[in-house]
Amino acid sequence: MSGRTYPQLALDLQLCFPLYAATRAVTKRYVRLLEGTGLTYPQYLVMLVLWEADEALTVTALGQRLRLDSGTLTPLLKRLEAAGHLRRDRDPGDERRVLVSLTDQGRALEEQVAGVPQQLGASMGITRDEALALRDQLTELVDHLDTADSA
Amino acid sequence: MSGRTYPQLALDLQLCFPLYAATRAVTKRYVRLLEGTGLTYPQYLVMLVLWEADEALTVTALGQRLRLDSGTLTPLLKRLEAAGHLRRDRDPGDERRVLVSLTDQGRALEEQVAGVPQQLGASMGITRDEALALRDQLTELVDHLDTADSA
DNA sequence: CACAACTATATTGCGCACAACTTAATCGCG
DNA sequence: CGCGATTAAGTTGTGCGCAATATAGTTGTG
Repeated sequence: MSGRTYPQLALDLQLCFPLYAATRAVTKRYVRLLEGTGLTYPQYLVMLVLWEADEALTVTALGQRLRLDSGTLTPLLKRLEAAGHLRRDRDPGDERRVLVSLTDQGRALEEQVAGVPQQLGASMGITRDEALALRDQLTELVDHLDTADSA
Repeated sequence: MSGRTYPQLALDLQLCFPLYAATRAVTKRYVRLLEGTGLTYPQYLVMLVLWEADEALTVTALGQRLRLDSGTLTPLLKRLEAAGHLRRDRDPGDERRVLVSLTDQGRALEEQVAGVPQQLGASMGITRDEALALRDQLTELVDHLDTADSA
């Protein structure tokens, strides 16, 4: 590769590819850990937000938290509703809004996945401190890219 | 949030969400930078591999490099072929294989995107050293998750 | 040479992501 | 109040990712 015209285009030298590959590798782990719950990885993220909020959220509020739009969330929420984990009800006070709230079954699921973060951490091959440092760097990166997006 | 039952499930405390969000945020940047080439982000990655190899590659070889399977690559390669960036020819020596090679147009595209890594780096809001450190940590993570996958 | 095992690619089906657009409800201003 | 502007969610269409399966070609063994 020593003589190539544009060395900056080398796959392994760019940040983009490791990021892309890491996300897919981690997601695959989640799929395995979530087997038995019937949840996909994005569905698990939605459930995390609902468990954390512990109250009904609008589709927009969910979207802001996960940085997803209604085009992604609406069908995903319908699948979670069909699975019995949540309800989708129009807000009587503002019929434009849909309030997403957990069912008892959805709440009960939390206990079932409580071990997932620890299991994932154990299989990642990095120390807890490395994981935390990585998390913080990525959070910072996201924040910067998102604020710069508005400009 | 102080009283919640499973604090380890907090969205921001897990590595998974920042990783997922960062990948999508970076990918969106690429889409903008690749406007005008007609390439999507995964298509850009395929082109990077082909430019780097500078010879015909089989679908399997491409897949090993990008960690993608034929179910993803076959339709993607057909789109790149339809766009005129590459050719897909059966290997005469082994008719099971498909050799993917650049067209002149595909080779010419390299010059057009030569500035992309630098432009992306500039818009990421982190220093070059931070980006390199992040890249290395992610690469290590991927390597570990992949080797552990076989077990 | 026959034929089972293996390999390479393609196909199918599903679930995201996301852009662009539509529909319906609410708001705000004159 | 009337009505255009805004907001919220849903719909449509495209392109991944990936599991599962199908198809076709090759290899190894007797």
